[in-house]
Amino acid sequence: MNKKQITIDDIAQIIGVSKATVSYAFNKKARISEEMRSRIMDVADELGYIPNPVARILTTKRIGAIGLLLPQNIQFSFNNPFYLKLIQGIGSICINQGMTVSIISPIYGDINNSVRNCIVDGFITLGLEPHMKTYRILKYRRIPFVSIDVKTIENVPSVTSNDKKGAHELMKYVLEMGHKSIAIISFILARQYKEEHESILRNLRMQGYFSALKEIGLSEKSDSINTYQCECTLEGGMKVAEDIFSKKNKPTAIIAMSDIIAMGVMSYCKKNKIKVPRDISICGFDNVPLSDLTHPALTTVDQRIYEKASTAATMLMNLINNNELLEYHIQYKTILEIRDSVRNIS
Amino acid sequence: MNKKQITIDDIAQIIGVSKATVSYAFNKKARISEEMRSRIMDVADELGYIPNPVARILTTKRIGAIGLLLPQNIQFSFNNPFYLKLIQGIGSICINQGMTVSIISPIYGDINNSVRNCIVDGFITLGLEPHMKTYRILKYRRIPFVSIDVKTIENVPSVTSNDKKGAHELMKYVLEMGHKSIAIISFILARQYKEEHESILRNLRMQGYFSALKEIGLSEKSDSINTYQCECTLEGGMKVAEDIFSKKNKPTAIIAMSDIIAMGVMSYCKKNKIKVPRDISICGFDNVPLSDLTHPALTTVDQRIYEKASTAATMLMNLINNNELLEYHIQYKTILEIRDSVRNIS
DNA sequence: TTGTAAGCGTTATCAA
DNA sequence: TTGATAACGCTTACAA
Repeated sequence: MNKKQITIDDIAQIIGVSKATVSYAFNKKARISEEMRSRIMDVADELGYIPNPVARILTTKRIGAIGLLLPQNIQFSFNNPFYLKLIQGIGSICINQGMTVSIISPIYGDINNSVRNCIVDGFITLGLEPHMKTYRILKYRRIPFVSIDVKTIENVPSVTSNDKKGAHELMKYVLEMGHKSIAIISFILARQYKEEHESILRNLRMQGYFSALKEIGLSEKSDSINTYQCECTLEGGMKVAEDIFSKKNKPTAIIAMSDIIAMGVMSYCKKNKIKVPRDISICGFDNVPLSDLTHPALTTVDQRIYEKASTAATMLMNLINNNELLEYHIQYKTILEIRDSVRNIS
Repeated sequence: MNKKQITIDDIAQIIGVSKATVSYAFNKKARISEEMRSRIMDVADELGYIPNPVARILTTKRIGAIGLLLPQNIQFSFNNPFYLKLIQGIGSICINQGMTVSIISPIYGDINNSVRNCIVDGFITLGLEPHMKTYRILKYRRIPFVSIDVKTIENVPSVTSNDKKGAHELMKYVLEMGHKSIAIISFILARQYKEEHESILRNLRMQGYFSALKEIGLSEKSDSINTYQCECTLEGGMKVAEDIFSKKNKPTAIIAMSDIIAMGVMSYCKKNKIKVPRDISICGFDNVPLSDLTHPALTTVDQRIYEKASTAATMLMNLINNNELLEYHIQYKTILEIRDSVRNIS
């Protein structure tokens, strides 16, 4: 590497034309005679010349990449197969739009620098909330972004799920299966943003769980209902499971706010010969890839990850191309995905 | 969007200083008086000024991103939890180096344009082989890259696994468990590169399987040994399973060249009430995340995905920073991961 | 401590 | 069909 870079000037000089001509040879093929074009291309090929993409972007303003803004660092986030589906959804649109995707994550523990410096035409944000500093920086960048999971009052397009209803339906189902003693596991918030804040997503799901409890006269304060928290990873789920099973009053059902946590709990059960759903019922949220391969298959709430992501990507592409958006806020329905991990004990 | 961009000139003009001063305020804090600095920052903050990263890069030459060059498009690749671990490994290094990661995948069905235009300091390539056109373009970009899974004779640093040995050991184990009638499933090659070519990786694993067969006097041509191919996805595995089980002479063991395929086969078995490993033994390759959560837990070959990725990222960072590389070719050992999906029938 | 001005490598505009 | 040349917005010697 670091042989000196070959520039458009080199090519122009060698052939004895202006660099404009070389530039046109690479771009608008029309203007140039076929003979000139092939002469230029031959020389370029021989010298291994590729137009410097940074310089090109400086004038064209078109980059060809969109940024996926993660709420946590890569190492943490990519524990969760959630992101497989999400990125697939984004990718399905990008591939036909000449776009690649960049993963924008905190560096040196700070996301703001990443957002300031990354080279993208637009962002898809995940769980980013308006009061965060990152949000303001995003605005300053004056490039479009679409929010997943957070609908704001402002004019930021968003794609969300009906999390509250999804959580409500799941809890209702668990209650109907006769469970009265329940552990709810919510996830710990992203700390990467160096700000304390409430998570809208978490709150919505909690509200859903609670409203279903209320319907049958229970509440989160009932003795038989206990809430736990853990990191949103497999290991987080395993750890919190240990905690739950060490208590005297064991629940009959565990509701995890995320599949990966539920899978962690199941993994703990497997290791400790706790039979699911015979000894304990477990369910999750998200319907991440492979969540149906657990044994037993995990009952969960499908939140249309792929569709949300591809819709967000489509909206973003429209913004980047200065098209009108037909809708600014799209909400997907959640779907209760009943599989085999909850037992009827009524 | 598309309010006119605020530039360094605007800030300079408003305060009545040169743009150099503004630039220094944002970068080398030393030179500037604290008072001036805060004045500049205040104005910048008020106007929402962020230095244009593209312009900045044009002079600094430092981007802050590395590209992960996928062999297939995103939608296809991200079926495989393999990439979760891989990207985690890369991310673990990037986070401490001020780097984000870009996923470089084919757009409009062509990877070469992506490689030509993406804004990265270096690449990590996956299964990219020297005879591919993409390889040449990569060279032309004159930025460093590190190859995962393909060791070349040339001076491209590489991180590989001992795939041949890993495959050999796995097959040996399966044979020792008494299996003589075996289906081997290999994966179909990436077509995104628009070139037909042999896959070094696939060949190595095949050679490993075959050499173990040979040791007990069998070969790929034996009647009891059948090879299949499918796409390297869960669905691919499900489909090929249907094929395998529709044959008259069913194998007692299925060896998939990739965990995700094996998981697909298991999924098919589950749906069709075929008990693993009672009715059929199954094993995979890779040891991808969640491959131990299947029922029964999948026997496979661990190929140190995370370590390979982080090692490749470390090497790449050294190249980007013009440091000497201590080693140019690193090969990781594979580890036979015996779990519960292969039954002893001897 | 601050200003001047020369790059950086393209593309785009206007002439020719 | 081609050429000059001005952007593009920043960083960084070198001067002051």
